Amino acid sequence: MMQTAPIDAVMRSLADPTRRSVFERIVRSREITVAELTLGSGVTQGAISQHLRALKQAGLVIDRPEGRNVHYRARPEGLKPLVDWMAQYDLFWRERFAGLHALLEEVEP
Amino acid sequence: MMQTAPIDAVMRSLADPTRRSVFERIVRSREITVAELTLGSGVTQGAISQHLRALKQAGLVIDRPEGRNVHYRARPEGLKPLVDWMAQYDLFWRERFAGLHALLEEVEP
DNA sequence: CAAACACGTTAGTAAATGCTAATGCATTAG
DNA sequence: CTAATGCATTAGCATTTACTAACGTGTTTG
Repeated sequence: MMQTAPIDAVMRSLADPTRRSVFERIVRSREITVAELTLGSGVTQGAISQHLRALKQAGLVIDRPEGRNVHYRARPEGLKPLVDWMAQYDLFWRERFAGLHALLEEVEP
Repeated sequence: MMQTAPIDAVMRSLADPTRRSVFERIVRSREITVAELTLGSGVTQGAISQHLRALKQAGLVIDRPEGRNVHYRARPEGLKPLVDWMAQYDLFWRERFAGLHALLEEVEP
């Protein structure tokens, strides 16, 4: 059943729509509290805390406790496993179709 | 619970280690049959077929029936939702840390 | 001090997921 | 034709998952 690699935690974390939405909101806000994240979401605060734990464990976010609030912010290096994974297959496709490579090029023409 | 977007199917498909391994083997082989995929995996042929259905539905692979065999090959455009998703956040991070952008640059110095 | 607040944690539940074993359906081999 | 092969599909099962409701802990307010 394969061992648990970093790419595993990242993929699994971002696979759930609700959790991915939480991550996206954290990225867009420079910093955001749990209460603020709960407001926009359709779920309870407890659920948000659980998603945050998963994201934190995957290395995608970090928290900064301040008084009785906890501010979360994104951790860009957290996406490195995903970038590396895609880059690995970029190699294969570049040789064959220049497919993914072309897609990556679109990011910055 | 958010509507089902293309990024959803892609992320969900690649989240499972076994299924991601199947996808990786399809990419590395230009074409590969279900029987060949079954051999390397630790699961039954039925399980492989189920994973292939998920990958196909996500647009990540296509099949080419030939006699009583079915050859699978990767579909590079299938990863576009993932590339787009990352590019979207590349924008934010480039402004703030130049983090993900730097990572993407590593792909082709 | 007590009450309110922000957040994490837990038990319990319904639903989704990945798997096996078995079956069915074409296609090829003998 | 009959047997065997390659693959998809299905039912059933065990596990995981995302959620709510409730509670616990630490911090601020009055």
